[in-house]
Amino acid sequence: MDEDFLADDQVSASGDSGATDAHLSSVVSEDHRRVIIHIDMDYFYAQVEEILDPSLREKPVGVKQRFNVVTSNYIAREYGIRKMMLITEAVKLCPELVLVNGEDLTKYKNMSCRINEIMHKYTPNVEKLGLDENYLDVTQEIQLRLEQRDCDPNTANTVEGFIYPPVEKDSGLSDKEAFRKACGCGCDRRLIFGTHLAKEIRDSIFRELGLKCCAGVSHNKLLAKLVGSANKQNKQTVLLPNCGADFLASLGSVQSLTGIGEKTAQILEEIGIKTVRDLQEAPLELLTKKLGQEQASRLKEISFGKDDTPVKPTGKPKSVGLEDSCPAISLRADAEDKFRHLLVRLVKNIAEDGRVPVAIKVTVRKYDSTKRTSHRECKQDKISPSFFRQKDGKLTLVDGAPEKILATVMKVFERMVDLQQPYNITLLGLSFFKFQERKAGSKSIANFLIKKSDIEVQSITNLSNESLTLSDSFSSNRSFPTAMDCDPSTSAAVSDSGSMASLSGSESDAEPSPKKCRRLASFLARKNSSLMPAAEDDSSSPSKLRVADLRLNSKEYDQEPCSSNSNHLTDIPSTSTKSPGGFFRNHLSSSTPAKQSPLTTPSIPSASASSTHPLVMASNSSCSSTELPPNVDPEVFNALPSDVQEELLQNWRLTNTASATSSNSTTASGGESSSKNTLYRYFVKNT
DNA sequence: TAGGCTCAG
DNA sequence: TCTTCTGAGCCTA
Repeated sequence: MDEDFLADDQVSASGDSGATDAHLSSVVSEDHRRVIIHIDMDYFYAQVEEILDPSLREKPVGVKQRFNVVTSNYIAREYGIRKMMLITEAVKLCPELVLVNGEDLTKYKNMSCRINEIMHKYTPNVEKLGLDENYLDVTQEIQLRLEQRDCDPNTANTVEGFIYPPVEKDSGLSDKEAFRKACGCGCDRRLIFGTHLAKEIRDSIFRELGLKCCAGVSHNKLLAKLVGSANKQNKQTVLLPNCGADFLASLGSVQSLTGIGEKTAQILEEIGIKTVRDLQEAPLELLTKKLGQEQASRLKEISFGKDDTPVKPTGKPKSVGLEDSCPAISLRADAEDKFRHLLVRLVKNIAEDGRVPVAIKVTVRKYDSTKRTSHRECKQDKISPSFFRQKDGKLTLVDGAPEKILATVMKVFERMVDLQQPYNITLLGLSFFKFQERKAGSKSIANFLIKKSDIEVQSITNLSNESLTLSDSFSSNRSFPTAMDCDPSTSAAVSDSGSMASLSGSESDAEPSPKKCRRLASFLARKNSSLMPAAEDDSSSPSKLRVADLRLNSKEYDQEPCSSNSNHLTDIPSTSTKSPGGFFRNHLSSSTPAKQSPLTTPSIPSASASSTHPLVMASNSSCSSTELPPNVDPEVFNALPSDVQEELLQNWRLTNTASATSSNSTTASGGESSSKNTLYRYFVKNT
């Protein structure tokens, strides 16, 4: 092993953390700490088509969507076929062009998933960029290899792939020497190892899927992506350290930079900035005047190749949508028909997702024939999670739900399009968003404890351990997507905790906002100080959820001014002709219970169904685990951890006693609220 | 928060 | 007459 290798190893292996951090930072410059690989599939859609039909490999292939060729293989490109070229034009250039329909993205999405799986074998830090590009932060993996010296010292001086700028042959420098010359901070070895790893990943993708791809290796995402394009078609390139600014300047137009699109480029041009070099040399004040401080600084930084944005591992999508362009639609019925088809496809698309959307966005593109311009508009509305059910592990719509959703969609459509006036709609789109996790099993209490985040479901088991924070309990408590949510009468009766997500109501958020956390903190503070002395035992352990807290939270939250939002619990599209939320608000403000909604599913009986206090009905004041309050589903109860069971029983005993001794009790722990506020109702057997 | 705009592949 | 379709993030009211 050469001494140079060892010496480098010691520097690099000092890592990004721990006691040696200070040492490292004095050696490896801050900007050069990370090793980022950007991987880009070559002509992705066309390559997938070639894999599905190998006979296409020797032919010019174009993938079409509507009237355009959206991508093509390299053979077709030799004929001058370009992205987004009109089919008519493309066929003129290449009459033998084989056109494959690429409007259904399923096959590309599937392939993208498989690519992703392979990449995850190398690092969990994979960020998707579209279907065919990925960023990988392999800093840790490289570090590990350096520490383990998991590399042949003889190859450690050799870069895999191309170097930008190329090392001149007659310089007599090895790759490593070239790196060392470009930057003496010690980052050279990491990047070289990065090129080896990039090659491994590319080889693996080709071996397993038959896909060819390009890769770029550098210290940040911006440079990794751009340098990867320096040598296309199944090649890879590493950027010499400290060459970022010059490399970017060599790209020419500012639009070459990721993050600068057409609009920004136009704005820059207005102040005489066309090239990356122009941008580098432009006074910051001038940029600030035109674009504002934030964007000016950002553009300035990226022009020099500085980019500290992290590789963010990609999770499930935040929205799933579909849109179709179409010949001008000017009839409501045509639009409805189109939406109906989109809805069917969209539901199919989220079938495997495992999450339930609680909002839908409707998009239209209006064409103005007088101005010959078109513009897009979108509006959204909420949908009930009870429209969905899990069937054979897939999400489907319950009976009647398509009509309900369609009614909502058309209502939103009519908010955007004045049907009394002539109109031309050239595109319609639907998109589901605000997803909630849903656990399988109709009786799973987890379904009623859905956290607002799309990340996880708050398991009932957490009720008994320290991991459930009060904010968890709070948000869980505010988002039970029960069947009652669809019923104005029962929702009104249980609006403390049975609220469905509402778009205008804060309780509907997929992510709780900091504002809400503060609100929670303030009312919890009040609760602990005045409303629930019984909670004192746990006040030192705010992370622990008590069952009593659940009830009290739900009760007291209603007293918060912001809870007015909870009035927009749901909307009944088929019956409402009022503004969004109006229907339900009206019902809530009325003292007359509304009629049972047809949307209600029978999984959870309404609280009002039991007119008697459930704990009063449980006449046995010393109930054992086998003597549960009436209607409690033993299956659900028994599935709980024993300490939770015990806590529930104690709570029931307490409230039972309280209600027995004071039928008019309105104390926080009293029984008055139990019928609708306690967890009890979530144990009630399905009937 | 809703909705528009911009950017990306 | 029309540059597809999909998704994310930022900005503003």
